Amino acid sequence: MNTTQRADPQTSADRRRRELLEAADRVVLRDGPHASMNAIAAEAGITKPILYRHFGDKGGLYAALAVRHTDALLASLRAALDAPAERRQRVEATLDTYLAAIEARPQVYRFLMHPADGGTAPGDQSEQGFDVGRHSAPLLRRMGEELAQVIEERLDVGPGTQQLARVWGHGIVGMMHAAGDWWLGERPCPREELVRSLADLLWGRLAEAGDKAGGPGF
Amino acid sequence: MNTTQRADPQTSADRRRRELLEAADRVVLRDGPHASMNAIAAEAGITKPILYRHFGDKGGLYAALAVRHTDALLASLRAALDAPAERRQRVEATLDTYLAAIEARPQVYRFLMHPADGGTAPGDQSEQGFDVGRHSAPLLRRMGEELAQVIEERLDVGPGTQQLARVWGHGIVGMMHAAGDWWLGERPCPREELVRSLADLLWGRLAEAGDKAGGPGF
DNA sequence: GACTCGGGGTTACCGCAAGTAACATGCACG
DNA sequence: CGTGCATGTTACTTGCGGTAACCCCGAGTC
Repeated sequence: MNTTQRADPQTSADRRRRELLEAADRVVLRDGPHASMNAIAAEAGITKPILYRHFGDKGGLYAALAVRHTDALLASLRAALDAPAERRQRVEATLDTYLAAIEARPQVYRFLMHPADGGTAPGDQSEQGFDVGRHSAPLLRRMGEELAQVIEERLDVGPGTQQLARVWGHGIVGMMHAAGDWWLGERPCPREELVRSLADLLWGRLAEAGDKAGGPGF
Repeated sequence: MNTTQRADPQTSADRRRRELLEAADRVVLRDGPHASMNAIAAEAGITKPILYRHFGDKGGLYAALAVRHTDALLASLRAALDAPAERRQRVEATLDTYLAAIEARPQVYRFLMHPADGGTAPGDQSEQGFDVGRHSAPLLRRMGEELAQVIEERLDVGPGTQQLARVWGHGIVGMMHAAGDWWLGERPCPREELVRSLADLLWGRLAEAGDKAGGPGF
């Protein structure tokens, strides 16, 4: 270890990396996900090649950015999920936490939801074009897995619980995401109402509801 | 009207437009959503400016492409939604139709799920950067609205039905989407099982399930 | 027949962003 | 001193979206 003026390169590089991420964050949040590497470099007071040395390519930088925000959001979701209360209460709290987050910082949300887009590099010929479905943003996947784990740990639905938990985890997250996205765009109702409606859906109110008179029933 | 050799320009332009869309479809399905305008033009046997004359810009072309596929998928979903059967049956049929579609043609699916991305043109200064949430692919929105309408028409859940229907419509579509995306990537189970699990979720099995012994409950 | 007119087409270009050499500088260590 | 290494820069290449300017040819008109 070097204790003179020159800090050891590991720590120094890490600090620099964090600074660069801060700058990138500012730019991306200001200009949207299409911010250019030049712009980010300028904001950080340096030039492009340094960014590339640190993050490889644009995808790398964005991935690093996404991890930061994703971690933060996941942490608060976990807190809501772990609160000591009735199940329904906790589900509502989790929904509300997520919605409050995307409401408070839609730019972050929009950035995080951008699909990875870095799967197939130019000139890939191992697979013809792209075959897999894997399209969703990493955030959605991570939230889905996280929720799946919580469900599996705490719920007992007989045999096949594990499988069911994963399906439900991803399904619920998707429900939350799509409804939230729509709500954020149209703002048709206050947040609590949305939360209640979604929880009602999960509580089977759709299945129980009566048919409207006259129609063939739903 | 001109009945000589020269067809009237309207019809002719429409035919040409369809041909161009066919070509674009082939390329996009082969190369992914990043297919270049040059490549598409080449596939159609012409050059770029013609594409721009017909579709304005890349977004226009992609929108036209998306509308075609979206219409097709929506039509088959509507059929499943309208089949004469029990509610649960119909829900399962609809889920299965969607999943079968994305399973059969993941490239189309992936293309359709790409967010519009054309909202904020370069140089937009009416809003600072981007504020709204509106991120999801048009397909998701349209499916959500469609389902919402069906729910509202056929279900009676007392006052506020309309609002509830829209929330549920978008929520259910999102659930279907996220679960389908995950399933398509990992293939952890056969399709019918996924369908059953999702329907179970909508039928409130999560809410009814018992806590696992020992934990604080979920 | 000469002359314009308009649709379909092309070449050649602009601007811009990602990514990459290749070169320059400062600081520690032998 | 010279070597190594991290840090930084300028200047370039490549590829894409988008456009301007020109071209060709069949049709109608005088």
